[in-house]
Amino acid sequence: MSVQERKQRERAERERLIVATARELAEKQGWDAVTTRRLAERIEYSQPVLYSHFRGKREIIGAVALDGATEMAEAVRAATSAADGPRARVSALARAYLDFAERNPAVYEALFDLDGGLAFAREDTPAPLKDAFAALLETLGEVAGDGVEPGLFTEVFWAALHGLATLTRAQRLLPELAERRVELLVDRLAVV
Amino acid sequence: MSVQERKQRERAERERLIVATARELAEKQGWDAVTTRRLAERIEYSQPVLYSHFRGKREIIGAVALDGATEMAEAVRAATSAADGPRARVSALARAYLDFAERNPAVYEALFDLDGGLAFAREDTPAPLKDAFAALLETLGEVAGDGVEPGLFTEVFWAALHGLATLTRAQRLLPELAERRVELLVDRLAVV
DNA sequence: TCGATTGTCTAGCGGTGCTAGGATCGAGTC
DNA sequence: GACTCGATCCTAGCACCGCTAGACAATCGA
Repeated sequence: MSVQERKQRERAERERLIVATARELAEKQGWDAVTTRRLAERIEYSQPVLYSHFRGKREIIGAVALDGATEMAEAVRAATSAADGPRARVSALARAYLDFAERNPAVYEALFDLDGGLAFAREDTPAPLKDAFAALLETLGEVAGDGVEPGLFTEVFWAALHGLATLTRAQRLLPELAERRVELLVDRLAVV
Repeated sequence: MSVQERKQRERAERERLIVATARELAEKQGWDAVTTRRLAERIEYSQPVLYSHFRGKREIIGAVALDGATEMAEAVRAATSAADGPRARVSALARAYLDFAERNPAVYEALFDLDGGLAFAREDTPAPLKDAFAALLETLGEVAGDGVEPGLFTEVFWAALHGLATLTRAQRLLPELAERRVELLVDRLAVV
């Protein structure tokens, strides 16, 4: 059985390589540059090998997105746990979220703009996505205000962050106002 | 000169036809279905004719986006002018915005998700885009609150709406909370 | 050692955005 | 009214895309 185990290990390793390479290529040259041919060349295998790991390009994007969701949840939790008081935590959350989106544009794109074939807000939502939302909920739930459901408040706050992230990336907002936008958002939305 | 004028008129008419057909096709079957071949077939001309009007597919998407911006500005102004008082106007604006995004998903996509080669938040921003932002500013400026610049407040409110619009379209939010999300957003952000 | 299974590759299909170059047509001139 | 010539449009084709069938080689179990 040892031989089979080794092969399985190698296969899993190659799958990680595919996802990591796709992500790297996307961050460096944009998702348009991530073609199955180029990806195959980078991992030094032929094109059809990709299809023995994933059903298609969509699924590869989805895999990058799931990795990203896990990382984003970690980043948010790390930032909020280092802050004192609800106000500081919300502020840290907002900055961590926007910072992640800005530092990993291709991953953020995979998560929200591209079709990675992922389910959301449903029963069959993948665990990393649920957990990323949970990470937001943990901090935002405590500043929802009286009579407002934590889930509802989190959706609205998250939508606002998402809007800022995407419009910023698309250069549709004035760069010099970035910091004040975050402050205004936190001040108005959060009840502390 | 009359012949030349007629030709110019016909050419402008054909250009409108291209944009209208692209939009219609995108709304019915999604932007993926809008290929230069299919578009050419629909307007009953050969493919290269498209390139005598636009530099490429990107520019066609951009043209659809500009049309959409004009319509959205109209929709927002119509909704706000029919409402009494600042609170009602902001609420009407939010609903009109989200309604437009939901009713014209392909146009909204062309405006904000796809690359239509348009400039934003800069000097060379096309007039319809500036005007659409101005339409938001007219109503939102009066509820920015003391010491908050209207432009800054409008950017934040707009980002929140944009986030709601895109996350809703991507089915990432709970549908049954839609109405309460808008109410919460307006209540918290606007100073009335 | 041999057959079967697994793994990988080459080659190719139908599609994409885009363009070069030739045919056609019609306006302006003699 | 015939002719020239420029504008207009189309056919054909390029390089690339995602994806897959089928040939081939390596490895496994008997």
